[in-house]
Formats: sequence, C-alpha cells, structure tokens
Amino acid sequence: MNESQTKGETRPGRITLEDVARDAGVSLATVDRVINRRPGVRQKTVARVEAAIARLSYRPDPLAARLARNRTFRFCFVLPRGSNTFMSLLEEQVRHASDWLASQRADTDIVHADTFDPEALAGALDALGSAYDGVATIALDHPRVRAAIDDLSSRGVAVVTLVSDAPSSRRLHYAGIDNTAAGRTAGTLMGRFLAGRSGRVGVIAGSLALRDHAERHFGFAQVMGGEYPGLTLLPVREGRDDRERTEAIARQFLADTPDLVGLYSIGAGNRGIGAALEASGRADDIVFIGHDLTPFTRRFLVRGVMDAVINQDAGHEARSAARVLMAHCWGEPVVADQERIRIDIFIRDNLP
Amino acid sequence: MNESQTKGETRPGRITLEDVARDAGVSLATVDRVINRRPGVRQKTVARVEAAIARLSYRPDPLAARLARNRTFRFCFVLPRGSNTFMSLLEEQVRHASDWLASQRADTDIVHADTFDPEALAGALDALGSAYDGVATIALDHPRVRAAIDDLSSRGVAVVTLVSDAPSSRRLHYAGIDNTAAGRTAGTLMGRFLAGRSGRVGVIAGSLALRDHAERHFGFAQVMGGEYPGLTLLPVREGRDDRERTEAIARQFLADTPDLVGLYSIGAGNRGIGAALEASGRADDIVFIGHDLTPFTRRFLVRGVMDAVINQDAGHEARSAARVLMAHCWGEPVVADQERIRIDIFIRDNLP
DNA sequence: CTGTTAGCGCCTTCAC
DNA sequence: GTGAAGGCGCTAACAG
Repeated sequence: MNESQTKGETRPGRITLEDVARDAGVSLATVDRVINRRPGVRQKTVARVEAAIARLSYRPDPLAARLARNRTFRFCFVLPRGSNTFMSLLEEQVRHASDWLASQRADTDIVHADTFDPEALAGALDALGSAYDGVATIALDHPRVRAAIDDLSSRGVAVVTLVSDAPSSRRLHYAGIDNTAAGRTAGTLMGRFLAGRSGRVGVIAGSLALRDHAERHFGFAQVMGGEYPGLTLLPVREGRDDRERTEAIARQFLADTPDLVGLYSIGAGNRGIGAALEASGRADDIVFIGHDLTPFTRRFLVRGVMDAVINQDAGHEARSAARVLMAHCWGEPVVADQERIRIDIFIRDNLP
Repeated sequence: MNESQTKGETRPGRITLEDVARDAGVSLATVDRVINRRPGVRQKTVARVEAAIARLSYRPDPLAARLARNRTFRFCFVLPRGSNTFMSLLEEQVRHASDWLASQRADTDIVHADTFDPEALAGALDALGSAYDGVATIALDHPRVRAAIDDLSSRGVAVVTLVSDAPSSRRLHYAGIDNTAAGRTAGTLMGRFLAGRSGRVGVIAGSLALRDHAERHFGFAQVMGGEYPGLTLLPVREGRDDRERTEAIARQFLADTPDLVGLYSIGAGNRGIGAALEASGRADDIVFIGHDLTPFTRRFLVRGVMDAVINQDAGHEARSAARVLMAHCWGEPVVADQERIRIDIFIRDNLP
C-alpha cells in the first residue's frame, strides 16, 4: 500500500555539525569554515570534511545558522506617493510583508517618492545611501534611475525592482510581469471576444512615457494589427491614470465613434471609463478590457461592464520582493518558480 | 524625501524574553509559561507579565522557539499511482516541497494509492495510523474517505486535502481550486470565443463519478445553458483520462457532428483530443478548451489547437499544503492570501 | 592552520 | 507557583 514507511521511532535524530566533526576528526570550527567556504583550512582537511559531509549526507540547519549569526537587516520599499487604487493596494501588501520581515529579523521602512519622474526617483534612491541592506523600488527604465540602482548595488545594497523594471540596471531581481506579454494577452482577448465583429477599438493609457504602459500598448497593437484586421485602433489617448480625465476621454470615444466595439485601458482610471460606458448604455455591446483587479474593476466584471481584467497579484509581488531580499541577505537560495509573477486573467467566473 | 529613516546604528537590539522577565520582575520560565499559555502561574503574575509584554511590545522570535523546541515532524503525501501528466507534475512538485520541508525539520514520505477508488483511498489513509503529524492527500467526497480523514484528524493527525477535496470532512485545509467555478470559467470562455456562432459543443470528462469532474461539468453546463442558447451541448462522454480513449471520442465527435464548434475537455487525455483535432484539419475552426498546463497543452496553445487552458498551479498547491501543515504543527499562523489557489487562465500570450 | 569557548533567544526539565 | 540551569545547532571571536 504505502512504500517507504520508516517508523517514527527509528529516526536517528538530525545529523549535526558535531557528527560531521567527529566523523572527520576535526573540530566544529573547522567544519564550519569548510561549509561556509571560509579560508584558513588546508586543502587536505577540506577534502576530509567534505567526505564526511557527503558520507553522513549532512544538511546544515538554516534555523540554527540564522540564530547564531544573530544578524538583523534593514530594508526599504520605495513606493509612489498618492497615486491610484492599485498602488494603495500594493502599499497595503508591502505593509503585510514587512510584518513578516520583522518576524524574520528585518526592519523595513517605506519611503514615498515621485516614482514617475526619473530625477525624483533617482534622487530618492541616492538619498538611501548605504543605510539599507536591501531596497525594493518601483523603477523606471531611465539612465538616471539605472545609475542610482547601480550605485546602490555597488555599495552592497541589494535592489529588487517592483512592478516596473529597470532591465539594464544591476538590480538583483524584478518582481513584476512582462508588460508586453500582458498587452498581447489583452489584445488576444479583445480579438477573440469580438470574434467576427469589426469596428474601432479605443485605447486609453496613463502615459506612453511610462515604459510599462508603452509596452502594453505595443503588445496590444501588435496582436490587433497582426491578427484582427477587422478591428482598427483609434489613436491612443493619455488619461494620466486619472479618473476624471479617463472618463472624459471615454465619453468622447463613445460620442465620436458609432462603430466603437472595444475599449482597452492600459493604466489606471478604470472607474471613469466604466462610468462613461454605463452611462452610454452601450456597456453590453462594447468589450472593455483593463488592468489590475481592484474593488472597482471587480465590480465592473461582475456587472458585465468589463469583460476581462489582466492582473498582477500585488500581494504576491510584495511578498516575493521581501523573500528575495531576505534570501539574498542570508545567502539562502530562492525557489524560482515561486517568485515568478503570473499574468493573471480574470473574468467574472474566476474571481478570487 | 523619505520619511522614517532611523539610522541603523540607533537600533536598540531585539527585545527578548529576558527583557520582559526583567521588566516584569519574574524569571524567564514564568514569562515563557505566560506566553505559551501554560498553567501554573498566578493570575496576578500573568497580568504583570502581559503588561510588560505590551509595554515593550515584545514579539517572540519564532526561529529561536523552533530551535529550542527541537521538534521534528513526519508528513505524508498520498498521491495517485501511475496516472496522468498533471499528477506526475504534481508529484515532482511535492518532491520539491519535501526538500524544503526537510530543511524545516520535517521528514516527508510519499505513498501511492488508487486515489480514485474510495475504498482503496480510505484503506491507504487508515493504514497511516498515527505515524504522521500531518497528511496531505488527494481526496474524494465519499463517506468512507471522510471517515478515514476524520479518524486521522481525531488521532491528532492534521489532514490537508490536495487538488480534490472532501468538503464535509474534518480536514484542516483544502489546497485546490473551486471546480465549479473552473467549469464556469471554461464555459464563459467557450461562449465568448464562439461569439455569435451557433452549433454543438462536445464535452469529454474523465469520469463524472469524480467530484471535480462533475463539478466542472456542472459549472460549464450552467453557463452554456444559461447564457449561450445558440450553443448546444452534446451528451458528455467519459474518456477515463486516457489518451487513446479521449482521442477516439474526439474523432467520433468530429465525424458525427458537422456543426461541432467547441470541445471542452474536463479531465486529462488532452493529448488525444488535440491529436484528433489536428488530424481533422478543423483545429482552427473549433474552440478547444481544457484543463491543466502540461508540456502538451502548452504546445497545443502555442500552435493554436487549444484556445485556453484552465490551470491550477501544481507547484503552488504542493508548497501550500506543505506550508499549511508546517504552520499548523508549529502553531504558527498562515498568510491566507498566499494559500488561495487561483483558477489560472492561460492563452497563448500569457504562458509562464 | 586548527581548536576552545561563549553565546544567539527560547524551551524544558528539574529543584525549590 | 516560581526559578535556575542546561541545551537546541550553529557561528564568531579568540587562543594556540
């Protein structure tokens, strides 16, 4: 029935450093040196210890190691100030993550900066100096920002980019999604939901100067242009992620375009778009796809105003950034699989 | 620029049990008793200690606690024997998770059983006796199985159901998805991808005696019947999750049904269905939706044979089960958010 | 180069 | 009821 049922009592207690030391005929300290690849051990002794380790198949206990190292770390999360629903949600999740970090002997600060302005962001990063062991920041793909990240990095501060990346920088890790792929995902859903119909599709971005918005737009346009010739994109409009502006733009689209069949919202401000759509009475007719699950987009999905929401899990991103920084500081490995942020598709039926 | 930048040097070292003891004017042992709600402390002393804890805002260090408790646990994962690609994938992920468990002082066995047969499964669970501190098992919603789970539970063995649930049992947690919702998700995607077209949709299950398959079918049929009157469901066929059988059924659907426009595969055996579809030359015309991302379904998505895959992340499920068992055994809390298994939708563009 | 010796922060016997 | 003392497994000074 079952295969490898060694009874509990037979268990020979964990193999410890001491066992290895005895087996290798050396002291604890020497084994410790070998394990942590510290200098000052003769090659011959190293070999002997390694043999013992292999023979006993010893696995160091990370718990005990952490306790004995008795280190504590300081992390900093750089988040936008003010900003939209998604960012508030992210901040909340960062606060949860920092509770967890605290229990892991890491103190976390949250600082706010204008993460959309390269100069301001770079300045904020510069100001961090070497006060932290790790920094997680919403990034921008800009030379100034890259330089600031590389600076931190060369000062020994681990940097993780969050939600928005600076790919060419020396950041340790990016906790976020591939926005081009996210845009393509939106495009394919738009095309398929509109199957057979033809007409115009309006696109509202926050600002195409933001790399993630530009990438989503690129991915979306790529799919639409390449695979759905019956659908024409209206010139992109920028709503600055602002509810009122996006609402105005959506109203205008609706008024000016009788054959409007789709609406793709690249950034925030979905509340405004949804409102315009509902007011127009054409919500059932127009496919509306946007990003990021918030209480608002969720409601729109449920009511059928929105047809799909492409999401990145803010909680996952915050926890992932925290885990990656911790693991890096302790010199422990990460489970790559677990740190991959998915491009979630939500429709009415698979809402969490 | 930044807000709460307390310099690193000012940090006053962690607050420890000792600080609390001093502050309360008692010994370490007493504080320990209070914290772990153990008897043998006068109410007055308890109050004094609790006051001190609050005053210093003391947080116990879980690391040190685990080390000192010096406990080790035994877990068991009960998985189907043989079985399909998804289950192999799950088993691989369980092996990864058990590596992690090992580093957390938990030894893990994997036992194989016929998890589709209530008697066999219940027997396997019964055989586990009290050898384990925790068991994660593919479950079945059946009285015999429920009884076996409840038995384990009352023997003090924590039980987590994995992928397939036994809702009425006294299991601690279910690491899996809501299959009715998953079926509805498939239904909505089918309906929308088929927008405007009408015709027949074939459904192939493994076996409707399996609760998860039945639930998916229910959800799917609910949506199709309620919202897409132009689409008619053909009578469900059961392919026993077997590649050859499903292929034969798919061929028959294709041959007998000229107006076949959709194919929903509830269980495994997608390889067979995809093959039949490709052979028929109607792959572009028929919307094919199935479950679980495997190398095969992935390839079908990329080639456009499949249009969407509803997935449950096997790695996430395995890790989640492991984490929940560990946390339970150590009496530590879990991050609920992190343990919620998503109903993933994958299309060509958002593949991981 | 190698070994000895204190801890890390908490839990768990045991005495009192 | 309460306290003192000895670990848990590992690391980090020091000595030699």
